[in-house]
Amino acid sequence: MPEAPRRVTITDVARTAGVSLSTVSRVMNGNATVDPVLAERVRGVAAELGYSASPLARSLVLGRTSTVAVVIPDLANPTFQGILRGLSRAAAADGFHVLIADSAEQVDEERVLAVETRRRTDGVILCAPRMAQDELAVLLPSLSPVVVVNRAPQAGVPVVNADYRTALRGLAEHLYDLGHRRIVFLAGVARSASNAARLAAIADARAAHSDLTVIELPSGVDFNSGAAAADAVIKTGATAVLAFNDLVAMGLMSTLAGRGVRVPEHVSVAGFDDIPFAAYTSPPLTTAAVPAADLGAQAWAAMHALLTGQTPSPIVTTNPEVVVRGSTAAAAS
Amino acid sequence: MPEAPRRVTITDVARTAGVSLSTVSRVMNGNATVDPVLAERVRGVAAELGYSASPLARSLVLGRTSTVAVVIPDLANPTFQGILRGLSRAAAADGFHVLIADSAEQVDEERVLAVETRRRTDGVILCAPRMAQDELAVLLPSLSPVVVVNRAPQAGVPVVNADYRTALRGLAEHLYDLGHRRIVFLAGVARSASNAARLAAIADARAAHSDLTVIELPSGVDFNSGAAAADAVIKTGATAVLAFNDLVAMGLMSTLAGRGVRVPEHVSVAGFDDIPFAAYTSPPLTTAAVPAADLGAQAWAAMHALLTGQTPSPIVTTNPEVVVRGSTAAAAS
DNA sequence: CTGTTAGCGCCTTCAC
DNA sequence: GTGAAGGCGCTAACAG
Repeated sequence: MPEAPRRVTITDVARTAGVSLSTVSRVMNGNATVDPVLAERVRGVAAELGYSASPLARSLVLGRTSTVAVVIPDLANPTFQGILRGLSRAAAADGFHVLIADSAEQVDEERVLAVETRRRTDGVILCAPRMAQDELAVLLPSLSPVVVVNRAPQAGVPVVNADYRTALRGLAEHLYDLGHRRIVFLAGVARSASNAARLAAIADARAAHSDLTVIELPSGVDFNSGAAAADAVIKTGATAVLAFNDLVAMGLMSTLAGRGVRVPEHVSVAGFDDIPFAAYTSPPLTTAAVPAADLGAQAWAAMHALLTGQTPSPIVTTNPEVVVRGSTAAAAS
Repeated sequence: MPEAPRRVTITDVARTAGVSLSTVSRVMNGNATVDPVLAERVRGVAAELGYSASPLARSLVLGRTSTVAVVIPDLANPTFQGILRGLSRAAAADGFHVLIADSAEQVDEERVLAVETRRRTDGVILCAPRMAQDELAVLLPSLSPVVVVNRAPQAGVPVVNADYRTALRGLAEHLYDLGHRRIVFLAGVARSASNAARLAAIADARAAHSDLTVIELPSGVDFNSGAAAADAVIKTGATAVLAFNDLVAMGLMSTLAGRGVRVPEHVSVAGFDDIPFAAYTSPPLTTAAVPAADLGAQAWAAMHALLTGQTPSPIVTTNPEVVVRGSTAAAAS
């Protein structure tokens, strides 16, 4: 290992500038009134020595790290990637750093990660769609300040989410308007919050249209789940499919193509999320656009408010818009 | 703000256990030999009080944070997402945390971010494909320990990269074998390291086949760049295209479709990277598979070696494999 | 084996 | 306006 040249410390600056530590500290923080001449000299020495205060030491004494943690279930999921990106950039704009924790879909790991990363940061933004509500409720207080993403409102904790229920309802309506009366819903993970919202939307659609049949098929949240569901979908004889998300829709379309089933001629397919690639599938995917990066930015805004003693709105909900593309068309008569 | 219940400190544990700070410290770190009975008592009290040492204080005194920084140019780029994911999981497996810094393609920002995040971590993994080599050379020493991703070998700094040159050469060969003699290369960002490697591959191909014409067209690294290049591509009359990466290829194919140009019947298109969606375009994209997550894991391995006083190999190069899918076919005669 | 004493690098009352 | 001293929470010699 190359000899590490010991970091220049505040003591070095003080000594070579011929002043006390306190003075240097004051100058560096623009704090109290310091003699302008002296201040300038100190600044000069600091610059010359390439000094800047140790974030670690500052964090310890100030009790804040200028860092927040983001806990997400899967870095491979485009939606969480978007959230992370929006969050990261917004936080950076406010001079904050982001510690990232990927639970790799291990629900029980989420709790540990959240608690542990919280200790090295000033707060945590939690994306834990699969965690049970009661478990979440006991976890949150120990994480404060904390912001929750894509869950139902929580007592005393800001929530940033998208209205999956209304959006999926919109998608269902879109299919209904196209004449589809027999639709498959490819469900995601049973216990997840966003799946519950979607099921509510399905219920809404059924209630609104007595001539509409919606068949729920268990699936998942990724390509493979969609691909695996293809045969079951075909067997239902449905003319349209509401996939849990774009990934599932893409997997489904892929296998459908292999089976000689054409989209949208034989069956219409709608995704959800409008991930960056949804516009580039063939046919381009009809979906509901969840502004993931915006969600991330909003989550940061809430956290920033919490961190600066302000009161963020307890819940920020964005409304995903239905984006009609080529994968949905009028039902064959 | 709810009253924050002051964190329980080592002093609390020591007091209620009736021992000294050092003893508690020793027990918590499994350090020296402590009387088993005493140790058990301390552990009991610690558990009861929910104590765990402050990472901040430990970091300050130990001089290490168990955290590394990852600097990447764009969190929206699937390749960097893959690298980050692989890195993050590998680091987590070794008990390390990851601080993430997205320079949002601002090359001058990269230097600042790297230096700043380095100060709060034990080392940085740098993905800076666009940074000038001389600038990189002066930056790296101040970052040590540091690992560089996807750049040419650096003096004294471990590099983890993919062999773009050989892989692109393989793609070119694939097209040549299919009978293509007039090929367009859609170049990326001029000053980028990976673009230079690709140009070398193009030169190799030309040298190997005197009857091969490769036309370089300036493009970019994303969808839009590919889409924007479509007309220029058509104008060349080439029968095949080597896109800078999958994103460019997808953008190109999208616009080509709009122009009534069919892939691969009229023109073959090859991408690069094999991002998760490459297999799901229509037609599925022929490309070279860069194992991004593996690169990330390798980068972590190198960093981990550095951090534990070992000597990582100065350069780890992986060889992207050519993946032939539906977007390339025999040249029309 | 255990307690006491120094710091890690910095900020902040408190006196001058 | 400036310096001296205490402490953030913890670990690592150093004595006993």
